[in-house]
Amino acid sequence: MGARASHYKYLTDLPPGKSRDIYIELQKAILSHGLLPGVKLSEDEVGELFGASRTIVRTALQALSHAQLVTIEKNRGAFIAQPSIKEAQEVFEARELIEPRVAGMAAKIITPKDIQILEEHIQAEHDAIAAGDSGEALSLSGFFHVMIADIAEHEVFSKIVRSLISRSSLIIALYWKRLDTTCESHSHHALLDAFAKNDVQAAEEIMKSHIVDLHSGLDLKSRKQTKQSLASILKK
Amino acid sequence: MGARASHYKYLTDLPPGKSRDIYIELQKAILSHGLLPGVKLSEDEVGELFGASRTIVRTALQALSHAQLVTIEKNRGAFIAQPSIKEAQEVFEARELIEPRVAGMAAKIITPKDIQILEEHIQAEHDAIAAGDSGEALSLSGFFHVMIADIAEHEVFSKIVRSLISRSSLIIALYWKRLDTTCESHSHHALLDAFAKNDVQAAEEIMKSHIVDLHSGLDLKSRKQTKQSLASILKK
DNA sequence: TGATTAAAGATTGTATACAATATGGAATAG
DNA sequence: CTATTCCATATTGTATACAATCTTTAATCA
Repeated sequence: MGARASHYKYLTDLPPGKSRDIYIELQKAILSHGLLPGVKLSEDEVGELFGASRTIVRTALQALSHAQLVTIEKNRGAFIAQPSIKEAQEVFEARELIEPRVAGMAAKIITPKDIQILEEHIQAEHDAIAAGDSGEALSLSGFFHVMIADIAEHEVFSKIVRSLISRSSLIIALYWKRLDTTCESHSHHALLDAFAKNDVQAAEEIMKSHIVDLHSGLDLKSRKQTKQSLASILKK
Repeated sequence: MGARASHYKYLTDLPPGKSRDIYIELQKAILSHGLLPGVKLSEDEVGELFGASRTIVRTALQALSHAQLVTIEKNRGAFIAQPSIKEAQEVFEARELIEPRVAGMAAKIITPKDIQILEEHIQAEHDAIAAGDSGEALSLSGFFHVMIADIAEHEVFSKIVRSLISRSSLIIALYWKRLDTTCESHSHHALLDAFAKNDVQAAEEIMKSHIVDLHSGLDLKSRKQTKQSLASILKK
């Protein structure tokens, strides 16, 4: 669906196999707002879609639940998570603390090749916006942050960032108030400049203000209504 | 096993039920070094111990694997995780960033009742040390940090801290080099003083240096050998 | 004796059947 | 017409049987 080849990788703890495939496909759909908060993921339905037994589907759903992308209610089933206002606030507070540090670490050890990959990624973001594919654009802009965490070569922070970014996607689906979705590009470019100079402090500051800016784009008073009937939007 | 009633709670995402019980019991055993890194957790064996079917056991083991306390190897089974030297380093770097912030947040809003509970908890640590139960003492000193995160009333940070503390327990099992296990008490007391004065900055600084101190107690060159045959050490 | 191979056993991976619970609709009473 | 109860249906929870894979043991050959 993206206009260019992707350099980022979807990740999960799951071992290779059908459960992992299902996890990744559902995650993709969630991050690109193909599946919106509140949507039910019936085991039979998901199994039907992917040609897998309930055993396999349950493994994937439980993993998504541990990643907080899905909420499992006893005897009722799995639903795309609907982060509360407080959780939204907290996720962005955590990002404001952690991601600047990670960006600084990346700035220290980033290579020209890394920078080139990031540039291409930003270009892909532009392309997606130009193509009117806002879901893909959102997904890509999230992955930009994950890629930085990977460059920093710190797996513990990287996993935490991945988790926070994923949850941010749900939060944006529920609470985003701005009309412009293109707000990201400027900060991402500025960050690249700091990276090119290996300027740790600048990278930290830019990342911090970027996340504060994202945070301020949320309307944390009212929650959007999300209905959407089913999970028929799972095309590759 | 503790000399006093516990104010802390073991937590998991799992819904109430046998899987949750097994998760919590295994977690307890891991955090108190009853189960050491590398030990195999056979599904049949665990199921036998708890009178549960493999289905239930697998749910618990998968949850522990997502918490990174257990490693699942395809077709080989589940083992208590053995954090690498790099992972150990990273976990403590993450703690050095996050926990001081959390301690500062707690200092802002802590109540006299909270402080009293923390005092009692420290006393329980002392009792465990006096009783020579170093496993329990270690477990309690970890929970002290989790309790602070809970006092800060920030669920996102709290979950991250819980995860880091749990993994620290495995790291300590593999890399701890000091002879004295009582090193903790002083810092914990100092932290309480800062809390009593609602001194945010002092709380941050004490927590930071406390974790740096813990970090320096690790020997991150060689990994201890851990054998231990089986999981027969699961008494309440 | 040592190494290699082969077969037997044990353990995990997956599908499915059945049980428990929740959901939605129909029938009845007010 | 509204509200309530009860039943039929659908969905999740759990146990178990079977398949796939790995491990161990024993036998064979150099």
